Amino acid sequence: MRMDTDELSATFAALSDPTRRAILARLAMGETSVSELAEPFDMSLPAVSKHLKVLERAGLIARSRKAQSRPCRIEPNALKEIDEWLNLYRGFWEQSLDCLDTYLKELQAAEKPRDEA
Amino acid sequence: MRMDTDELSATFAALSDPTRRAILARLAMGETSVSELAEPFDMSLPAVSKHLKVLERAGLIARSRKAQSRPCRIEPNALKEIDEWLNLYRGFWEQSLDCLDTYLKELQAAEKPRDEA
DNA sequence: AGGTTACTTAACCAAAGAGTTAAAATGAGA
DNA sequence: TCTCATTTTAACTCTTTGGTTAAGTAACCT
Repeated sequence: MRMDTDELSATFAALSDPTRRAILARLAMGETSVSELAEPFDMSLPAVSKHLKVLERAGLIARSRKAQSRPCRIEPNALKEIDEWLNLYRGFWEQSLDCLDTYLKELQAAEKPRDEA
Repeated sequence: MRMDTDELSATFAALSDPTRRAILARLAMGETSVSELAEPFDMSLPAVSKHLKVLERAGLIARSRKAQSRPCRIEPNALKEIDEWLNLYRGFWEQSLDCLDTYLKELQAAEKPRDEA
């Protein structure tokens, strides 16, 4: 009875697991193989393989082939979409509007130092 | 056998449901009651109540009391932590460094229009 | 071909998630 | 106090998820 999961939901769901976030963190340092990715974890290789499939279906990683190895790398688009989704809410924790606006204000302030009280 | 869910995992998990993201979107327009939040959805009130509990436990919303009503509002911290987590990966989709840097470059470009080919 | 390395798929299980209806709590008002 | 309005809790179902082990596939090596 569950809705066919949309893209954003799949991405958030993939990121909701600490093992998968750790895998992404490792991949941030560069492309690597499944067994290398699995090495730090206290779980079977098939378990890691499943995590990779989840990350792949969420668009967070991509895999190629190199001999027997299936090297994985980060695919930025999904993360970028999370970031863009967050734009709807930045106003709630950034006292002022956005980073460019803040910069513009700082710029104005810097241009008129005589206006300081 | 599942690990006791850490904060970030709970937040991502909460955001992985479209109903809950829709609730957040509604709350971005202002504090409101449970029944008002439930109104657009084709599901029972207890279902919405559960979603709100998930959002609350993830630190994404907070609730107060006003007569029988339990108005909800967005709690920015959890979203902010997602944004900070994303900082680890921004380099992957921002060709240049960060927004301020980009602005500085545009600024330099604007200051030297004579350099255009 | 046969063996080895590197993964993936299949079959299974326990636990968590998202929904339901029915019943309980909580607060306001007659 | 009795009743209404608002929301939560309880009990139940069904599906999904995250792990397991065992078997299968794929590419390379001799």
